[in-house]
Amino acid sequence: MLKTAFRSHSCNELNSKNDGAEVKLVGWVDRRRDHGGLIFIDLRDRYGITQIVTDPELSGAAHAILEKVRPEWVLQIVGKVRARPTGQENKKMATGGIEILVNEVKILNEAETPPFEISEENDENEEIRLKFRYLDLRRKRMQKNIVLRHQILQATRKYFYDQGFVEIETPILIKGTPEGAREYIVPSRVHAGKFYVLPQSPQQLKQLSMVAGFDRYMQIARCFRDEDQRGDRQPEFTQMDLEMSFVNAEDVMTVNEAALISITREARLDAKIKTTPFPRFTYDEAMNRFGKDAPDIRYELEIADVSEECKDCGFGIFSGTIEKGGVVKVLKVEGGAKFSRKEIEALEDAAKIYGAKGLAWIKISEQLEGVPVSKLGDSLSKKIVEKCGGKKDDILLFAADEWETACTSLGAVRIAAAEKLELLKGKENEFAFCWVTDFPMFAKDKETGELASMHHPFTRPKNPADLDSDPSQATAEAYDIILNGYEIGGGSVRIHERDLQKKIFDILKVSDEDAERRFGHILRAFSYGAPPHGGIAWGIDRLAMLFAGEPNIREVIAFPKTNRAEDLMLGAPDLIPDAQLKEANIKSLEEKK
RNA sequence: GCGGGAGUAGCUCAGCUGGUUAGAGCGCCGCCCUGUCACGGCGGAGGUCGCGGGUUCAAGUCCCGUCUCUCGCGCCA
Repeated sequence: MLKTAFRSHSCNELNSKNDGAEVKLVGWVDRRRDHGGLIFIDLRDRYGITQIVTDPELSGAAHAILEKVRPEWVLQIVGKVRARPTGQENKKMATGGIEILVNEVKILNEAETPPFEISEENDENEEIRLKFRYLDLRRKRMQKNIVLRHQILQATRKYFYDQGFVEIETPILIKGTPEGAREYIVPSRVHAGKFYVLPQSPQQLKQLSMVAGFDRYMQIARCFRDEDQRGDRQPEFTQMDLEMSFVNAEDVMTVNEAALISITREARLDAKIKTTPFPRFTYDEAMNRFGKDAPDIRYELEIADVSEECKDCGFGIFSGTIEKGGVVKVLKVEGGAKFSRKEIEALEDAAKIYGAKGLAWIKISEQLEGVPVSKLGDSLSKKIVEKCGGKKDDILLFAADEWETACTSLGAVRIAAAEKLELLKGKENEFAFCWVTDFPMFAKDKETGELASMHHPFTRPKNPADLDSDPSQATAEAYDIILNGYEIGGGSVRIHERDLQKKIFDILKVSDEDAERRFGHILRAFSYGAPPHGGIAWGIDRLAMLFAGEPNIREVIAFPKTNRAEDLMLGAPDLIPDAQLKEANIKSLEEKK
């Protein structure tokens, strides 16, 4: 398969069975060891490394050329496979039993000294890796990651194709939908002053594909969001986007769970999937127990609620918070009594990032220690310890605040404590999936107090009657799929009835006119016999990151952007010539002045 | 928009409470070396200490501003 005019074999396939064979190899110089008399070259291609050797007496011309070559030069060599002398085999290499005695060398290209070593990773600054990404990608780690990503894509497509899903390519130049993520915009040349936007997700188009009767759609889709970056967020990213007709939430989850199990096993042969079927938590449960709507359940650490116990306690911080409608939550950390003051402060800092004002604690040693003990009194302290199942050597960490803040800050403490205690050590191949369901339909805007869709405005309420009583309490027929503490996907059953959709718009204070302008296409479509439908989308980048065991998604994206959404290799974004701006009906900076 | 970390040789870093000529490892260049595989030995080149300003007799080191990378918060229907 690999045989071309340039080569007979890859750099990873020759072994002692090929002893004596005449071969032609191509590759990059990975390392060169010049012994004066002998020169060894590690020739590298995508597949592996083969040692090349010259003997000046047997091939003087080739030897003279190899004296000149340097790392990253591209060579073609012709030579004979021979077993290495006894005792000189390299067991760490697939090809370590043999070497190629060179007859002929052709330099296919020379190379400048690269800005960093390819054969060795020194944890370079990201800036230089990104600027020379094509060199960074030559490295083993990156080659492995990119191929792994390819395998995930292939396994995903194959799985869904086999289940009768149709891949439909939806357009990239589409219409904007204000609300939600900020969109990248593209000026129209033909329509002066008008803009396309790039899809944040093919959401509406896949729903329209259901109206079109395709029944089972999937697409590996590129999506764009003009928002600030994170380690797990890039301005453009890849989704496995899926939609099905005539299904309920259970149907969508069933298909996806089976798919994820299958793909996990293909992507990671050593994968241990922690629990099947995947555990399910409601949003409230996930927040209350783990302090996060994307809980990492590879370790136990759980949060308890002691608001009831602390209602009329003598500790003002606790009772006062409860009076104001807040809660008192407590995280028990087994073996945490040994934490030093400094270590507890580090946990407190984690809590403060999420708005906690502080972190009270009770250590369980021979006696109970900590500020709350004296304030709460002996019997109440003991009662709380008992409620959390606290034993000797544990620590209880308290957050008293409004519900969400108390949950999320202890959620952060939970993660920090797990790291401190190295609870994930030895679990590198463990994959803990879970579903989180029953999200609220709406979230209150912190400033205006108005309701906004938590997921998106096409999400179906579990019980439509709730919309008439108290919409803020309505629960969505939505589900997120979580892996090792990351949201790797989310979806919902959609609204397919015009009237119900209108009701949602009313709650969101979207006027008829507005709805028509922004969503007219989809409302119209729904009036022509839209089937009940629902779907999901997975973040392929995050999935690949987790399967690769990488700390951020840039490591599994061939050409990623920086935190400031720049491509340092290409130099994008960039200025464009005024003439081009004019054509796009955009004023240049000069004109604007 | 906000908070944390980082920026010194091509790369990774050290450089203390400000003090003479800014160091190390790797890489690079030259010479030597026939069994290495992170080869080895000897020698050498290489610096706008991110950038701008300030304090000082004196700044890599202190102060102010700014840029870049990164982690996180806000944001991400």
